[in-house]
Amino acid sequence: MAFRSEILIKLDKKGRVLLPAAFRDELPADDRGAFVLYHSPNVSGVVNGNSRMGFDAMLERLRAEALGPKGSLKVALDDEAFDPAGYLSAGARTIAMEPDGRFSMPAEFVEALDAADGVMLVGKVEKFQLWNPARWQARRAAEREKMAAFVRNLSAGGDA
Amino acid sequence: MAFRSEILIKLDKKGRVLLPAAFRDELPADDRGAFVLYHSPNVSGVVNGNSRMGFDAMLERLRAEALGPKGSLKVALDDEAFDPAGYLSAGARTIAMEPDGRFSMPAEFVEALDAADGVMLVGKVEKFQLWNPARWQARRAAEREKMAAFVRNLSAGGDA
DNA sequence: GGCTTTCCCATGGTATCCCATTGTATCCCG
DNA sequence: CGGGATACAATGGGATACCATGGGAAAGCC
Repeated sequence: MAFRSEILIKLDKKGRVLLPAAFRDELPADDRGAFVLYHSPNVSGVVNGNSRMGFDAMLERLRAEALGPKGSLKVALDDEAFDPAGYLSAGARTIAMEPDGRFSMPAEFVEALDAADGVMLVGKVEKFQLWNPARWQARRAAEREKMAAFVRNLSAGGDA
Repeated sequence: MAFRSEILIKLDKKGRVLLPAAFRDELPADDRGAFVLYHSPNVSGVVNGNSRMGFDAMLERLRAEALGPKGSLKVALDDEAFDPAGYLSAGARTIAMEPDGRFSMPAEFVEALDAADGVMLVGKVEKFQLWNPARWQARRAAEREKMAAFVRNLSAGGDA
């Protein structure tokens, strides 16, 4: 399971978006009918996506790291303490797909993306992202610079 | 079973509230007609909700972890000792829904929330919360800061 | 008898189902 | 290896079902 490639998909006037076949194929075989969309925790205008399984696994690791082994009872009771898994959950929605792979995008995500008639789907290994196409172009250009610098650094400190 | 998303629901002049379909779908298949509401143990103005199954499971863990293996007998007999599960139960009510998913919200919870004409339902993974919409906005803004800080910390202390 | 609670029906909006179209990739066959 | 035949991916659109909500009427409850 590894999401790859960037694909531009239409957002039709009914608010529907197609999850490309390349991404559908990465969903668990026993749960192909639905997945999860959630707001990025620290970048506005970006929506993340994952299988239900992948999202739930992330929440679990998150709680383990944030609270330790005895955290589960505390989290169930303590409504005052900050719970990062609960925060992500509140910004997440389970999305059911039609048999042909399309889903209707909730208005909150359309607004967050400021998407007019298209959405850029970007594979990020264990999750994927939805971007406003124009914003993604800018981001990708910036990342190309960083990647080049990263590779330069590698060769400097490489397995000398 | 994992409650997600935040949904604003009307509180009509008859005191009725709709449990959204997204939340109804997370209730156990064999117990879709009712659920539990209970006051937050440590944040006033917040009401928690869960399936009967989920609430009971929490009480059980609470007694097991807070009182040890002999806890249940002690709790049954000792009316002097403090019993957190008993405390939560006293502040809880089983709520029956109409077939269309609506229920009439008990006055005690309406007062606790200070809800006028709307209630914010927030998914918190294994339970959900009811908030006064305005108070939830404030809380969410505060949590966004904490989440960003949490993510920053992760990258700093990465799994070295 | 007033008051609240439950049941039922009505409605607007959205999402879902189903069918159709186009283009591309794959396959088969000689 | 060409040339069509076939399958599937991506998109459009009409019809239908369901969600969220309002409100009337019946059924309790002091």
